[in-house]
Amino acid sequence: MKPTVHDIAAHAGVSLATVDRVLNGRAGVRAPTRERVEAAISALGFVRDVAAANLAKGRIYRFTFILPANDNSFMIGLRRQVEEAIQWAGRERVSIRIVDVPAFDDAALAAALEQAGEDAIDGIAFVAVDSGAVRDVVERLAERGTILVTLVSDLAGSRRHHFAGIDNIAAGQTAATLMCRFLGARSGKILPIAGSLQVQDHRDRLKGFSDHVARSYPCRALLPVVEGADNPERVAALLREALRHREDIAGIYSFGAGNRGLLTVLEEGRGQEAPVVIVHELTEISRQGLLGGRIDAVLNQDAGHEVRSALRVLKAGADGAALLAAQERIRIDIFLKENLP
Amino acid sequence: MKPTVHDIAAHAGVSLATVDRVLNGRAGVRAPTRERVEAAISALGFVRDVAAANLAKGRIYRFTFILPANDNSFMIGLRRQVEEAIQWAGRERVSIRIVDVPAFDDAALAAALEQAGEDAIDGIAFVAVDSGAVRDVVERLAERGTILVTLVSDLAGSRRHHFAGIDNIAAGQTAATLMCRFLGARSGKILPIAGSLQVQDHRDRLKGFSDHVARSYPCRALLPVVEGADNPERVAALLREALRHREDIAGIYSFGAGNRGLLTVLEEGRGQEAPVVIVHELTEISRQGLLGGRIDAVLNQDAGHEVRSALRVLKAGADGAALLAAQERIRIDIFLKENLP
DNA sequence: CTGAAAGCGCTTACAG
DNA sequence: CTGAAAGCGCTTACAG
Repeated sequence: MKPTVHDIAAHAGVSLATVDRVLNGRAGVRAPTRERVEAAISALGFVRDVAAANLAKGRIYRFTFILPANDNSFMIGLRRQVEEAIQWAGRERVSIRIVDVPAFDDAALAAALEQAGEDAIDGIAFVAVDSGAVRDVVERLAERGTILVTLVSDLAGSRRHHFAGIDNIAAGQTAATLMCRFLGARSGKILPIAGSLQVQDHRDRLKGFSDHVARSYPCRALLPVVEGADNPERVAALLREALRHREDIAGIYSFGAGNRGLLTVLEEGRGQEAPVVIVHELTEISRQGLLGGRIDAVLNQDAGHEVRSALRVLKAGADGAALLAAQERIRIDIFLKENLP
Repeated sequence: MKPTVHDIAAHAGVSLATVDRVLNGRAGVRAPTRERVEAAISALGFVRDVAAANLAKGRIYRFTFILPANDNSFMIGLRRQVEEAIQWAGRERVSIRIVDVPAFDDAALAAALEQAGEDAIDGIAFVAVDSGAVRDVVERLAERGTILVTLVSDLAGSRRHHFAGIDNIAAGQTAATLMCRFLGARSGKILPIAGSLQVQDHRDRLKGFSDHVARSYPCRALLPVVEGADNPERVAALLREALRHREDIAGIYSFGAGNRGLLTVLEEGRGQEAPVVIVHELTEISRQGLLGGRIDAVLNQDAGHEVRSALRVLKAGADGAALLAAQERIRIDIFLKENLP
C-alpha cells in the first residue's frame, strides 16, 4: 500500500499536525523534528494525495479568463471552449469566471486585469494587447504571485508565466512554404491580407511569411499588404479592388479574420485561373472554402487545446507544480481538404 | 455552497446510507424513498464529488496496455508515453500495467487480452491485430464489461469501445494531395513504400493514397508498392533497386517505418533532381530528413495524444461517464520543416 | 428496507 | 514548538 501521513507520523514519531507542517513547509517546527519527518518521507517514498488534501482544505481554484468581445468566429469559438471548460470545472473544484473587454483596447484590458487581481484569485488567462499600461499591471500581479497566462496573443518579455498559443512567425513561414510549393512554376504575385498590423500575431505572421518567401523563393514577389480589419465587407472590397488593378495575383495569404468576404469575391470567379489561397483558423467558413476547393490550405490553432492547456498551466502554477512543456506546446495545424477533422 | 450528501439526506429526511444507495443505483430502497431522494437531488442540483467518492471507496482504476515489442521509433515513443503516463497515474489513483507481445502476432495478442481479462481489471488498451481469435476475446471481454480501447491500429466492427488513432485512409489521401501538389507539373512516377500490407493501417494508407491520386490527379502514375517490413536495411535495398531500374521516380511515399534506410539512399544522391518525399511519423530520423531538405513532409499521429486520450476514455468508461468526442479525435498532423514542434 | 458510526488521506483550529 | 480531535464529501460494513 502507498504510505500515508499516518505512516510518516508513526515512522518519525510525531503527530499528524507536525507531518502536515513539514509537508506544507509551514514554520514552527524545530530543525531536528523537521529532519526526522523528511527522513521518513523519503524513506517511505511518500507522495501526497492531492485530491484528499484539496478535499480537506476545501480548496477551490479561482481563475478568470479575460476575453475580447470580438465577434469573429475564432473568438466566438474560443469563448465557447471556455464555457465548456466551466462545465467541467464545476466538478473539479475549479471556478472560472469570464470577463469581457472591448477588442484591441489596451486600457480596458489593463483595467480588467487590475480588477481581476483585486478579487484575490489564483490566476488569470488573457488575450494580450501590448501596451505600457498592460505591462505595468502584469508586472504588479506577477509580483503578488498571481499566475498569468497569455492566450492566443502573447506579451513577450513580460512576467506572464506562460503563453498558450502558437508561434506566429513559424506559422507565416509555414504558409510561405505551402504557398510557394503549391504555386510551383506558375507565375504571378502573392497578395497578403492582414486583419490589423496593430496586433502582434498578425505582424508576426506577415514577417514570417515575407522573410521566408524572400529567403527561400526569391523570384516570387509579394504585393503590398492590405488590412481588412477582420471585417468581411472590408476584406471583400479590398480584394475586389486588388483583383481589378492587377491581373497577376496568383496567390492570396489571408492571416486575419473576415474570410467570408474573401470567399464571396473568390466565388464571383473571373474566368482566370483561380489563385492559391491560404487562410488562418478553421471556422465554418474556411471549412466550406476548403471543401469547395476555393481555399487550398488552412493554418489553425486549436482553441480547445489552448483553453485546456491554459487551465492546466494555471492549476499547476497555483499548486506550484511542474508541467510537461512538450504537452503544453500548441501546434500549428495544417488542414487540407483531406485531413479536415 | 454546493450541496453535499448531507444536504440531500436532510432534504429527503433519510440517512446518508440511503442517499448513497440511490446515488449509486444500489438495490434495497423502497420506491417512495428513492423518489424522495431523487427529488432532493434535482431540487438542490446536487453533483457528486468524484474525488471524495474515490477517496472513500479506495477506488483504484486498473488498466493494462498491451504493446507490441516492436523496435521502431514510433512504437518506442508510444511505449515511452505510456511510461510517462504511469508516473502521472500514481498520483491519480490509476494503476497502469504494460504487457508486451510480439509484433503482428495475433495469437499472442489474443492470449495477452485473455490474460489481462483474467486479472479483473477495468480496461485494456491494445494495438489491434485483426484475426478471429482476437475478435473472439474482444467480444467476450466486452460482454463482461471490460472497457476496450484500440490504440494506433483499430479493430473495426468489433465491440471495442473506442479507437485512439487516426483515420489512415484520410492520411493516405492527405499524402496524395501534398505529393501531387508539390510535384506540380513535374513529370515522373510515385513509388509507394509500405511496411507490411498485412497490417490494416498500411493497407488503408495505400488505398487512400492510390484512390485519391487516381481520382484527382489521373495523369500521375504510381509504381507497384514495395514492402520494407519496417526495416531500414530492407527499405534501403528496395529503394536502391527501384532507383536503378527506373529513372522516372519523382515522388516517394513511405508509409511504414524504416525511414533511416530511405534517408541513407537519398543521401547517396545521384545527380538527378531529388524526388518529393513524404513519410509517416515524426521521429528523430524523419525530423532530420525534414530539416535537411530530403523529406518534404511528414504525416504524424501524436503518440502522446493517443495514450492520454486512451486513458481518458478508459477512465470515463470505467466511471460510466460520457466523453467529448471532439476532444478525443486524433489529428492527422502535417509537418513541414517550418512548423516542426 | 433503513440508519448510526467509522473511515478514506489530509488539514485545521485549538490547547498546551 | 507539538499534539489530540474534528472535519472535508462520500462510502461501507454492521445492526436492526
